[in-house]
Formats: sequence, structure tokens, C-alpha cells
Amino acid sequence: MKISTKGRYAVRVMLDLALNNTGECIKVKDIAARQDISEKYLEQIIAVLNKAGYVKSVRGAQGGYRLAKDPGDYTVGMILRLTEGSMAPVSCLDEGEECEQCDTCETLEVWKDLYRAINGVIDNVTLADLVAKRQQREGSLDYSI
Amino acid sequence: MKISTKGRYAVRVMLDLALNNTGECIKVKDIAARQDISEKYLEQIIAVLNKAGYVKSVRGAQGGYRLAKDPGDYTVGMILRLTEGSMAPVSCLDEGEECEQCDTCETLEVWKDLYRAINGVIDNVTLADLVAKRQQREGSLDYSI
DNA sequence: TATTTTCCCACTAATCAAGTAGGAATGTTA
DNA sequence: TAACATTCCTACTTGATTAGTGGGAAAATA
Repeated sequence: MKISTKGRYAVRVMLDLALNNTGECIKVKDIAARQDISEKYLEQIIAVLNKAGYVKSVRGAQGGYRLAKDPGDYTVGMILRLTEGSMAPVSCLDEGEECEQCDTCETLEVWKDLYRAINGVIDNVTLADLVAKRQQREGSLDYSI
Repeated sequence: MKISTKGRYAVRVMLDLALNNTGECIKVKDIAARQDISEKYLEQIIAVLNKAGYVKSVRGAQGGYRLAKDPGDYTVGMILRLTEGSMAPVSCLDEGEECEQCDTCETLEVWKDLYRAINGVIDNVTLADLVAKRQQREGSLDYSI
């Protein structure tokens, strides 16, 4: 029951863009270097974010990417669902995947509870929250110097 | 982020044993038929449960399996961890798998919250709870007849 | 002894994860 | 305009994992 690199990297990319959210374009190369992820692989992941309109791209020299909206408008859940697909722990909970024994399946209740718990976490953290945490951490670091 | 059939089936097997917890032996063949799972595949799954001491086996004719302890002693989490392995959503949270950037990784906090939420659900449901739900359902069914 | 059952091990086919690779399209800059 | 930087697009690869199948030995019972 692991989140794949695709989803994890996507969140890190979005967070990277949020942290560098100056209006300027950020190159894949720079993100890849900062996040220590293969450029080519990142390209593919960011392509998904781009098609979904989560980021805006500018082609050509001095091009790159930036967030389409405010960091506060993106939850971790949105990003994961986009890149990972459904976050349901069993496919019975996915649209059009319901199994026949649903009515008499006690375990399904457990999976539903689990699903709710998962959503409760990932839908309640935005990129802005993560940015704030980073800044807090940096602030406390400065103090200690 | 799906739970595999192995984990799901294991829970269903244990619940099946709990529902038929009369002290008598239950054959793999019967569980397989009731749960609509391949006998051979079930064998492998139940072997894991057996090695871990979750079930007791009796070989030979009229043999089979039964729960080693009370249904209330088994949480869904125990069964899933045994058959699925760690339920941590990212491997950074697993023992001995910590990555180097943990200190500066804001996303790790999200994964930790997620992990807690997952454990909070699966460690708080026992087989006895599921049995009770089934009996409630059957009770209300009887009423409606 | 024949039958029933668990136990054990090897194999497989399909799918997915995690990239790699190459080059076209587009825009900037010298 | 030529060189360069960057996104964009598609195909390929390698290894692991999932979800089983299959055959038969070992143990117990009838």
C-alpha cells in the first residue's frame, strides 16, 4: 500500500514551485537538481500536472513552469489523485468497480473507514501549509545562529 | 495505493474462520468456496497466517484450520501487516529505509499524518467487531422477513 | 490401503514502477 | 539568421510485483 514515486515526486515538484512562486519561470532542470530526481522522469510527471492545468508552461529559452493558481488552492489530495489515480484502498470503492458481494461484505466497511481517514488527511493539507512549515523551520534556524 | 488481494483475502479468511469459530476445523476448500477464491491461492495465504500462529492447522482427513485465539484478539491491522508488509504509505517511514532528506522534507509530515490515520483505522477494528456487524445485519434481516 | 487434507516448492503470465532515450517543436538571444 | 535553451512527445527497457497455477509429498483418518 505504497504511494509511488510518481505521486510523491509530483507533490515535491508542486511544493518546489510553491516555494519559488515569484511569478518567474522555473526550469525542470532546476527542480530536478534541487529535488534530486531524474530530469527526464520529472518531465513526464510535470507533463501530467501541465495537462491538468495545475501548472503553466512557457516554452523556449528562459521558459519553464509556474503554478497556475495560489499554493493555497492545491491540496496534496488533488495532486495525488491526479498522478496516482484513485486513493481508495480497494478498487471496490472506485466508481464502476463495485463488486457483487458489497451488500454482505463486512470488510468493505473497514475499507470505507480507511478511505475516509486517508482523504481526511490528504485533502486537508495545501501547498501553502507546507510552505508555511518550511518558513517556520527556516525562521527557527535563523534564530539559532 | 491499493491493498493487494493477498491482504484483502487474508482478512476475509480470518473473518470466515471467526464466523465459523465453533472449535471445529474448517477446510480450505470450504473457505475457498464461500469466499470465491482459488483454493490453491488461498492455501498460500493461509500458510502465512499459519506460520505466524494466527491459525492452528490439523492435517489429514477431517482436518482444517481454526483461529488460534479469540476473534477479539485479531485486529485488521495485524492481519494486513502480516500479509501485506508495512502499511506505511512511503518507505521513508519504514524501519531502516529512512532517506537522507528527512530533516528538510515537509512532505514527510504529511506521510506521517497519513500513516497515523491509517493505523488509527485498521488497529481499531477486530474480527469480533466484524462478526458483530454481520450478526446485527442478520438480525435486522430476520426482522424484516 | 484408499482417501482426505495440509504442506511445500516451482513456475508463469500479465501488469506496473521507475526510469532511459531520442528527437521534434518552440521560443530567446547573440 | 544561426545557435541555443527549453518544453513536448513518443517509444522503449528493465526489474519487480501481483495473482495466480500445478504437481506432488507428508500426515492423518476411515
